[in-house]
Amino acid sequence: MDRYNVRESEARWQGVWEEAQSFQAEEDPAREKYYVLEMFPYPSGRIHMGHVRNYTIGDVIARYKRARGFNVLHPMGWDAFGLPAENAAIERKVHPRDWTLANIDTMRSQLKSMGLSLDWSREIATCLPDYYKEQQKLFLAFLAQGLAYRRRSWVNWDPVDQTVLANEQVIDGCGWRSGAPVERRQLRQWFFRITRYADELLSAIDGLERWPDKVRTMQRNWIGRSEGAEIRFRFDGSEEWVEVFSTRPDTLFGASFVALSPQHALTAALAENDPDLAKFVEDCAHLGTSEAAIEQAPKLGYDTGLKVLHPFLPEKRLPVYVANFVLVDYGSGAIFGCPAHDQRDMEFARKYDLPVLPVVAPDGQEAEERAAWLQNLAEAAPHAYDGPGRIVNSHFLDGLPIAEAKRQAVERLEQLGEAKARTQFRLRDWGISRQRYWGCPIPVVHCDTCGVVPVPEAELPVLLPDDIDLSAGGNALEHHPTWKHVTCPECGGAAIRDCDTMDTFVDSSWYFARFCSPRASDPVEPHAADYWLAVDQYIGGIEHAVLHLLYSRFFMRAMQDCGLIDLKEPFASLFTQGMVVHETYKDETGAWLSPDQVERKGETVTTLEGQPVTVGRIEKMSKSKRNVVDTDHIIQVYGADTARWFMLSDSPPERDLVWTEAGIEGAWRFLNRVWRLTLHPDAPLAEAGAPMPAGAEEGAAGTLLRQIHRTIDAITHDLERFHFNRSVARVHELVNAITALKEDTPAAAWVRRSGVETLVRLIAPMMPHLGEELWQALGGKGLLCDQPWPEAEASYLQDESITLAVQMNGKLRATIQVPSDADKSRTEELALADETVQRHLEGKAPRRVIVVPGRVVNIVI
RNA sequence: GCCCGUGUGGCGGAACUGGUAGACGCGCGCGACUCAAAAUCGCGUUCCUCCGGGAGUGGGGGUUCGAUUCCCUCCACGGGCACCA
Repeated sequence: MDRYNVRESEARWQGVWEEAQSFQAEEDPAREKYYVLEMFPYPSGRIHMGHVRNYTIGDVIARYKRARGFNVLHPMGWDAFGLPAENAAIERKVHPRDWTLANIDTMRSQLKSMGLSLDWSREIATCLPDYYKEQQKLFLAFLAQGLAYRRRSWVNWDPVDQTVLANEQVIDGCGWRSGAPVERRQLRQWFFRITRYADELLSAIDGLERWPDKVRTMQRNWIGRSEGAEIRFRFDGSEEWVEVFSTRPDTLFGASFVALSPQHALTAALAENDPDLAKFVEDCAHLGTSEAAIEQAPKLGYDTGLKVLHPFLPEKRLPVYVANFVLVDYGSGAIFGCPAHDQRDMEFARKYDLPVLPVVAPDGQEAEERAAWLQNLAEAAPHAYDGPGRIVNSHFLDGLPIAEAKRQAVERLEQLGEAKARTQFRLRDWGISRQRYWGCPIPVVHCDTCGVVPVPEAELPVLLPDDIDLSAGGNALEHHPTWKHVTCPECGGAAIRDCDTMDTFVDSSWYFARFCSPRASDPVEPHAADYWLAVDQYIGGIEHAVLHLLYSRFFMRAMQDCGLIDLKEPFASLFTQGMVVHETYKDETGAWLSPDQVERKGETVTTLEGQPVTVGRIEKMSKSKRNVVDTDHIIQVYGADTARWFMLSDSPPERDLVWTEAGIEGAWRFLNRVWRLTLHPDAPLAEAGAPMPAGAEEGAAGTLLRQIHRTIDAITHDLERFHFNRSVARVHELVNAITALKEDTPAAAWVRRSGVETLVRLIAPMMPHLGEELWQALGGKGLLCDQPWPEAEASYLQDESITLAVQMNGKLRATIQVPSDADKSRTEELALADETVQRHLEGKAPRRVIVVPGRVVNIVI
């Protein structure tokens, strides 16, 4: 018997789709649109299994929605700027652009071999001037709106690589590439004013109903809104003061010190005349910023000798420290310390022997008990109390619950002119300057006379120079002999280009909008954006839960305020898929082995030479653990449809998927089974288009006919909810049922044909090549990818009789057949008539009978 | 420490708003076909059982006629955040 020739068939249908331009999207206001997008890849070199999973999921949705009649936009592009290209350039002595474009070529052909229903005519790459030119326009628009600005700020500085690092690039306090301890430095940097939208970005999360709760929670935490007050502490004998932010103004009477950040402006001023303080600040700058470093770092302080007045207690003086645990860029960079009710302040106070003054006590204590509790907290307890309770030792606040005390304390301070209520966010403005070559140039020049001058739009794009020496380290654009020297667009004098490039997260913050009009001579064309946006379904990894997804939400708002787009939320629905993971293997020496170096026979795993192998944990596929399965190899051997089918089977898409050889083999066997069932069935199929013969609705044929329609109904339901693994199970069931009907009657042949035709249409989004192959063989008209989704006929969705469970005291005792339209009393009658039920009743009457029609009967005895 | 998930056979997982737990697949076992193997097909496969049944969805408790599903509590694993005042 001949077999399905996967490679020949898949290549052929990919050619047919391309020839017919089947997936090119056209704006058509008469049709309802559907924009499906998977997070575009970084062109690292080759497609990996994570991509295969991501794009398979997206393609199922795209093809399904197409069949449902939507005008689908499903584009693809490349997130093509970034550090790896520079690293590769240094290691291999190639140009970052050449390396990147070669990778794109490789990966494009890999994606094409997957048979994805992509509109390749809209392909974009962020590293090409026609993309970054538009991004430079966006930057200038933001600049004009005050959404981009430059300021000195504290940054993570890698002293070896001589560049700023993003927080994500700092691992355990060290640069991720150089391994050198990161320093805190002040640099002049470009920022995007994301904090302008902090409140709006936070409150709009409530409206993102089709986003995973997890992502919504993470964004809420990241934005981190807290309400409190900015309070003035005046210096003793001076007109000066220091501003302090607190969310606990109710504990003001428990204050025993004020602490400034080592990077606070006042600290710097004091340090000028105090070498010891300067030394202390210097030491703090070298402390790690990693999680571990922070956890272990002791609280350190430096007593400035200065005193401030307590805002409520004129006679009280508080010492002013500089403390290493006070962050410069949160609140006002200074705090008041209330050791009794804040753990950090407690540690600090115990160390420097400062008073601990309890001002909150939990409810429900006896007087004596409370006195002892307060004394212990003041004198001995190592832990601060931050639980609920009532205010004590606090004059006019005494006896109030915390929330009320906060309100009254702020109110009183406001009357005194010593504070104002304030909402503080954790979210910071987005620093986008990178001292890197392979990124989008920032289109401004710096002129001694005119200051920062935007490059006129007519002169865009500011192109990256081709001739670049990356080997020197540091900022290559800075070191380029001529590139940065320009004349000022305003005064014509000598000026210097900004030599930083933009964070690559800028590139990915608006690419989905660019896909709507990828060749337009403006960033976006309003009619195209209005029609296609928002993205109806966005699909990608959870790792972008905050950064990329938050930046994109910011970008749409910023672009809207610049009059460039009419949209706030870019992604109406978000799906975050799990990773592809694989077993790990080690040989006797402890060296990692790749999957193709081991052989599995049942439970025993050996090397190909029969040497013992230790099977390790199942982990994310990574080069270092060598547990990577090559996508090209899989597609070569089994075909894209097999890989796609396996990706959709078993694991729900939001969970991790364990790649196994047995799993892909199983998918391969199933693919062939479907092919055989259609082209070489054991029992005959009716002719195409034959009318339904008598008897097709009765007996075994009728049962299959009803199952066919129930399957359509179930799979439709499942695909709408991303339950691909259940769809796969339903397809298996349908195939099993069609195979099982072996009767050689016209009725059976007709229903079998109906079953096979339906099967082919149902698998079309998941195994599109096999689908086309079988559709053609069955004599289907046109291309399967253009066929409408099958409709279940309501009249076939129900059997005449159903199997009902009969419980006695909640335990299953019997199942009975009842007509599907049986009412309660008829059902009860049938249940009580059952033999097993009668035996258990032992002649007695039931105490109660609960009948849930269509579900269950429970007899209580 | 705070927040959020997850926990079901040997394995991946299914079970709609509380209603037959284990669909479907993998693996395994037995059988058919074959000189043989592969491929394919059929049957079986939660555990215990005196074959009547009994137990069972991480542990314990609760609500209910009925709980994988709801509530409380504990345990384990995973993820996010974390000197954010």
